[in-house]
Amino acid sequence: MATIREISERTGVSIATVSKVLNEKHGVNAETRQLVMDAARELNYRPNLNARYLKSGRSQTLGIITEDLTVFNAPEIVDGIAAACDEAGYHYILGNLRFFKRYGNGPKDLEESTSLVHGVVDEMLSKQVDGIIYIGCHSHVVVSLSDHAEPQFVCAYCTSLDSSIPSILYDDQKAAFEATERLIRAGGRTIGMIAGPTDSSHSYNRTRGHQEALFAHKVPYNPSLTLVGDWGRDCGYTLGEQLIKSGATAIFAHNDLMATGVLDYCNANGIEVGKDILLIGFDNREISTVCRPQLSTVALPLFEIGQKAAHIMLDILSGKGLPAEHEIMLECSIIERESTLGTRRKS
Amino acid sequence: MATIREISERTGVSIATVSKVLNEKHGVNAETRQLVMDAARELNYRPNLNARYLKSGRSQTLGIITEDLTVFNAPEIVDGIAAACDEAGYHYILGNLRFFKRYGNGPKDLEESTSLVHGVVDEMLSKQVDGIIYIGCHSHVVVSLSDHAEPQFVCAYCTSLDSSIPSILYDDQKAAFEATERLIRAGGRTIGMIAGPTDSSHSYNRTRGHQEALFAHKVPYNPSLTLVGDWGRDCGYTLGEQLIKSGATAIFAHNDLMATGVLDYCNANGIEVGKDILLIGFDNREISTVCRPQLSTVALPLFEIGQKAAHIMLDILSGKGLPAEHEIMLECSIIERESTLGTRRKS
DNA sequence: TAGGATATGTTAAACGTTTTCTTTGATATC
DNA sequence: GATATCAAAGAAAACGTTTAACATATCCTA
Repeated sequence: MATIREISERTGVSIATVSKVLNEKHGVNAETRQLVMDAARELNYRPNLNARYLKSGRSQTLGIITEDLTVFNAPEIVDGIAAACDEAGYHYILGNLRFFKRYGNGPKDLEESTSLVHGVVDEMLSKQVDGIIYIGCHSHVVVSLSDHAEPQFVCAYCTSLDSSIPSILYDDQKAAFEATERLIRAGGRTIGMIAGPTDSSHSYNRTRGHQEALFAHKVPYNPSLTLVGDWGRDCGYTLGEQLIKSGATAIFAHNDLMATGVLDYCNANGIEVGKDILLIGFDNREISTVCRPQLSTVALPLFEIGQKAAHIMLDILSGKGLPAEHEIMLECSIIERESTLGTRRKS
Repeated sequence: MATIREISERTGVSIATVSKVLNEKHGVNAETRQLVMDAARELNYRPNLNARYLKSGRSQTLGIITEDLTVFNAPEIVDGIAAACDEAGYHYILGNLRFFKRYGNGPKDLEESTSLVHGVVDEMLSKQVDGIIYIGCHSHVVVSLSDHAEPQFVCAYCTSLDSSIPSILYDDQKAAFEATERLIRAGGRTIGMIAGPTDSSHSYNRTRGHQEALFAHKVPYNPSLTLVGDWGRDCGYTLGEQLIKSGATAIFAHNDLMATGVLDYCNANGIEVGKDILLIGFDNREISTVCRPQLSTVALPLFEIGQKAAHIMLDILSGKGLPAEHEIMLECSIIERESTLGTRRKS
């Protein structure tokens, strides 16, 4: 592979000058520049980035750590980061922890998963990355990072617990507010909710948003219409049945899977979703477009989270400092499909 | 960040010896080794990989190019490659072309997409990768690679057209054979097929496998029961209707989407899928577990394709040469769900 | 006890860049 | 014509490794 020295020899221009041309620095006249560029093209020159990074100590590279690339939300976030990097002329390298295949649902053994993360972080530091973006939801794994190292960290999709590490999240509460509002506007009067497990911050915030919306629209809040599920489809079926039998005419489920369970119940019992009952899910997974009737839901700004995380990181690296807020919330969008058709009230 | 020199200074051992210890080479006695290792730990030493790669000219790194990371099959393949690399102590870097967001369905402009690929390849070569694995389905983009560069290429999920580039694929024909056989065994007598577009090699091979299975089981082949679709759900609906009205009692669809379309038609018309009609799809996408009744389908060995591609690459790099076959076929597996329950004949 | 082997260490030259400092030569100024 | 100014180009020292080639000490063999 051609080197800068070969260009120098062929053109008779010194190495230093060649370097200047290649880095588009000024202080070299047009003829010399052209001479060098022609030679570079002829020799099919490609800079040796390892040499460059070594010398300059920086790599213009962001590290991206995913807990598991095969989980539904990860690729889109990575894509967002990649897009931002491409645009900014930055590089990125990916480290995939492969949590899911290793541990099933989530890392059980804190020590093991921490050392896994440290391994990847070490490798990235060895490659002189300028910063690392962590994508995941097991924030306890991240905590241990802060004492670990010099580089800048940013969390995407999870909160960092450490206030010096910015995190980019989506706004559960607002999304839940809007989802519930949508049900109300579509004519829902008695509104039930199937929440996720109580220990989830997502459930907590979505529940708050839901309640706020009821309050804002003066819909009476009836605690017995809030049931707690386990994110699974089956519980959607049984809890949906329970809610409907309690008189609910609209249901907000904390994810698409549980919402699909409700759908199953309705389809099996001749209840027409979108008319007899209004239903909205959360996540905008493929299921929601594929079930019948199609499910209205909340779309997560995954790409945008990645993009924003990268932008924040690049800002920090360029010396603009940390963002004002430690947690940055991005807005979700409501995707309206058949399951919330209803009888629209004038907004 | 601590360097090898600092370790050398602190321990009084020469730089060369420190390097030997760190690289686990022999020719250094146990005491010295321990001394160095202790110092390395105390100083929190991390090798500078850029320096190492620069000096040694190799990077123990594989480049992975994806046409689009957000497309359903890519993450799983990448995961397979990553797993194989982890195991072999290799690193990987990812280059995501982002075709989908850039071009919608596929690259229209050959020139532009080619230059996109070249850009990523150049970057990887600049980082001294030992080989590049290309994941995608637009093989025409790959063709132009062979004349481009020195590094080793391997194609995953697509055929390479160039016989010096091994490609790892799954066996469409065999999978289609087995899918059809499954329909026959489940009691299907009049078997229809909804194929993909005629210009797709997938469609071609699946059609051949289908016909072979009919022949092997002495089921008469009726050309009017083979219809050509466009991969979309809607055509599944209309073509499914047509097949059923022509007397088909079992249908093999070339993908899950079209199969779901058939399902829609049946559900809308009181035809019980799995009993009145047998149905099998292809791809094992999330849809197939989520529709009702659940769809039997063909699962692609995506993880295995990635893994195999990496293994082949590592073999080549370690001097074991190219695999005997230019195209390596991995087997799909049939996933049996509700839509092919039928009345099982003795096998 | 000389003459190897063998084990352990060290010296120093690379790898391909970037970058500081210096040199060169031309032009302008007095 | 001597000197200051300035743009352009070059020389050389790094960056942190690896690795050949070499040096030394230890031990064995005859």
